[in-house]
Amino acid sequence: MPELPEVETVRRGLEPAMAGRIVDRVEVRRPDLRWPFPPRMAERLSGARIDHLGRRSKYLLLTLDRGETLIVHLGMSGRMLVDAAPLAAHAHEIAPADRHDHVVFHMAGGARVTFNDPRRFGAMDLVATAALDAHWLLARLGPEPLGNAFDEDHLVAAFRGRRMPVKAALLDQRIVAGLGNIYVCEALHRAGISPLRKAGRIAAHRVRALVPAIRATLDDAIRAGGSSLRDYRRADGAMGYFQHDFRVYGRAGRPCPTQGCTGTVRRVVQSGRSTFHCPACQR
DNA sequence: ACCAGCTCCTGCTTGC
DNA sequence: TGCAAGCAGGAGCTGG
Repeated sequence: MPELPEVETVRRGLEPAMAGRIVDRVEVRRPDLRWPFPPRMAERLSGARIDHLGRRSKYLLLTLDRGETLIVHLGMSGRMLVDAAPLAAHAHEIAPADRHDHVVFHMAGGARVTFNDPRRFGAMDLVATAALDAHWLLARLGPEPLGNAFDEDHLVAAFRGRRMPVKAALLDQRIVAGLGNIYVCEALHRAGISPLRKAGRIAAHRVRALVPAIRATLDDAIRAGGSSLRDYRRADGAMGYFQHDFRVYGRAGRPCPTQGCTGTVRRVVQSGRSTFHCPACQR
């Protein structure tokens, strides 16, 4: 579900409630998500101050004052929802826990942040901040697509000799980190490149054009607060609205939005996942 | 080394 | 209306 723009939107939404603030208490309501929670997670978080709320790829990074960092991944259906501090007189009106509310952060001052994840593909781990970059979930990630390390030369080099479809190459988090099914489809359409084409067989100048296409797609999506299809919500519970700006994703059978193109958007399946593209203007 | 397919889990939509 | 199949934004693992 959440790709880079959604995770970045959640991160920004969590900042007022969490950044620089103390975690009073953490409720852990089940033993695991995708993997078991780290040992004594609740105790290790309780009383800590969150010095910084960061993001790497699709991972939220909560840096604590105790030398540890909490890594949070939302998987396909994860949410981090903020409840403002309830008034004491109305404390009984706090919404009852949903059965998929797996972890609840009770912040000093009364705000609550709830991690909810029906499909439980999400994950949390708590690790020494000094060793964060070496963590197995983060160590092999490629460059951030909105950062300086991601540029035209990097992508050309990463694609060289690759026989996999460019769609699969862009989903490979080692090549570029943070893209998922939606934004790969959208960026390839913006760049006029067929998702079916082998990554190593695209002319260099066209690979280079993919870099600004990816950046613009992600920038626009972040500006719109991400894409809400079914599960994703911002930290305040509101929906993103970039789904209204999709050019191809989920739009099979509709006219291609490219200026002057008379093609029709098609859905095909690549390595078991839906790909949306215009066969007329994506070559 | 590379790459396609399977898998984890729940819930919503679609078709008979 | 009921029920089963199909599908979903991620990504690690297996095996060819």
